[in-house]
Amino acid sequence: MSTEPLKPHSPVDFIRATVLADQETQRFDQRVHTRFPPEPNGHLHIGHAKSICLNFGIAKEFGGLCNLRLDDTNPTKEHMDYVQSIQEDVRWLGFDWGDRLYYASDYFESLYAFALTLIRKGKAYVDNLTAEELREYRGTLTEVGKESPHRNRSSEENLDLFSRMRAGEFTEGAYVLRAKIDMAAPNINMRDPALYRIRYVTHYRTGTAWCIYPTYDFAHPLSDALEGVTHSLCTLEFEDHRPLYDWVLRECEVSCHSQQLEFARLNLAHTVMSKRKLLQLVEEGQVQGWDDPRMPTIKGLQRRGYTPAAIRNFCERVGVAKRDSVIEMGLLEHAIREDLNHSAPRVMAVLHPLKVIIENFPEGQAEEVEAVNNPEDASQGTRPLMFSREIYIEQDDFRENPPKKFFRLSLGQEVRLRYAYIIRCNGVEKDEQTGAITLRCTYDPDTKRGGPQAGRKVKGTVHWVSASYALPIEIRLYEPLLMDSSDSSDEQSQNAQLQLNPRSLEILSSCWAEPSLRHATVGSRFQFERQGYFCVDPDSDDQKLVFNQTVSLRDTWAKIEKK
RNA sequence: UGGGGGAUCGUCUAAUGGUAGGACGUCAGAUUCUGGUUCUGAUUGUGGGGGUUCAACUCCUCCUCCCCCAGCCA
Repeated sequence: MSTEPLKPHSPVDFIRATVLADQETQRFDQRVHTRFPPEPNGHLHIGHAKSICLNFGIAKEFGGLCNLRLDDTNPTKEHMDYVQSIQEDVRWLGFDWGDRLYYASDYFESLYAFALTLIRKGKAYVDNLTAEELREYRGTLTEVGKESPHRNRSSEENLDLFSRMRAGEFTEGAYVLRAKIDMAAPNINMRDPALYRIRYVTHYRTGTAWCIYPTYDFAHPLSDALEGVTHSLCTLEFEDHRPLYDWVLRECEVSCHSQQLEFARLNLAHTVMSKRKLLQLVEEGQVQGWDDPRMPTIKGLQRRGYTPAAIRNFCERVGVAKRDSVIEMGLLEHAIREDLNHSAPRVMAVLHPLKVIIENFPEGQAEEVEAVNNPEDASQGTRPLMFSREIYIEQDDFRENPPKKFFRLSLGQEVRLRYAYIIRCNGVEKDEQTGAITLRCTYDPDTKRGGPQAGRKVKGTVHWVSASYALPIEIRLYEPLLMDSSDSSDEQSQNAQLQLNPRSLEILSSCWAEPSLRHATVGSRFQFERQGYFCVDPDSDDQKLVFNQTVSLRDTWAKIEKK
């Protein structure tokens, strides 16, 4: 990736506008330094992608830097596996943090020193109220809190107690270090918030070196300061933490005071975004795992066939603002179609096979026809395809009783086989037992590409595969995970059971593809002509290739037929 | 009804006192050996009431609705 700054395109969002203004006023000596700070307690999802694109994007556009920081201050749910996964995903999305991979846990010693400073200044104290008492003392949204009886301990006593907290002399929850701010503050975050708590939990990096851990509110601003971050971008729910963020930096007297800016998190219709609900889907077995192609995780999108460029493009189109919003799936789908339309090689595959016998084509013979690999990109060339007496077409491409405007095959009608001949349907054979049908057709030998009647027009063109050369494949079709439109985080829907879409996965195990696909590698993407974009799934083996439908092609016929 | 945010086409998002624009979607047409792509056109919006102003999405005021906060989570 080039380090050349790309100037932000105008019009610019409110965050970029702020960065621009700060640069003009020399607020941070013209420096621009951001960070992407996930907690390693889960896999990244498309919502994180928005933040990643924002943070890394701004750094790049303004000639600044963006750090990757693992915000690992709560050892209970964090794992090295997630750290690994996060790095893979950020890199996969196309971003580079250089040598600036940081961990909040690397700052534990510094953070402890800052806490001592606060205690000495009389700005923090050790409290031994129980969690329940603490809640009572905090007051409510409409009632002020009251001061803890331990609020005015001497610095000496606090220092002693705090060092003993660190030394492991107390049980979990017995003591906590609190900021001394204002128990009557209308902003509850300012009512003497906890800065350190005792946790006898092995931290995935620091092991048992610590039994006290800083809270987000204490660690985050200082981590930003320690890294020289100028613009600390986070989501809206941290808006009323900003006064505390600023308080910590002010009272700790650090030289670098980053500007926190809050933007609306990404919500996608018909899916969930919270780690809790995502985890629930995995644990309940509603999906195969974190990388299930239906999941909005980066791993899931990757397996589904999404490209980094499409996701970046999507994030750019979504924009950055403060208003709560729910983005339609259509925008994501547009982004991937746009990308794959230019890059993905075309190939023919039949999802729901219908056997067609070309009666005037000699038995046991085959003929080569030439197919274009990508009409959008001539450099992708052509490939040979085998045409034979027995072929498969899509069941949807034949109707015994065709509706009006049906341009496909029906009794007595003609259709073009893509890259091959025009055929006419002369008869339909029904199997008595199975009810399966076979079409009896004849082809017009003059209508091949380059043939004398090549230009003959028929209403429809249909994709096909040769029955004798076809490759059996499995195809997995996907629909949105949820019936309802969005991941709402209000109390009601948080407790409500997710309304899962029972048809989110459909497996088609008897599909046929042209043989050129035989050696397709896992992860490679294709357009199955007239169907959609598909990607080879890791479940594939030597026996059978498995394809995930990334997204269907736009289907105007489906819309017409609905009417 | 404490505090903090927010409300602009169906969905996102611009316009900081001066023509409400773009994208996605939708609808129509053209092109097309993909009912794909591409192209052309159309479509629809400032939450409500007052006020200031030559001029208001924008400023003032009242109202309505939505989101966030009472973890020793982030």
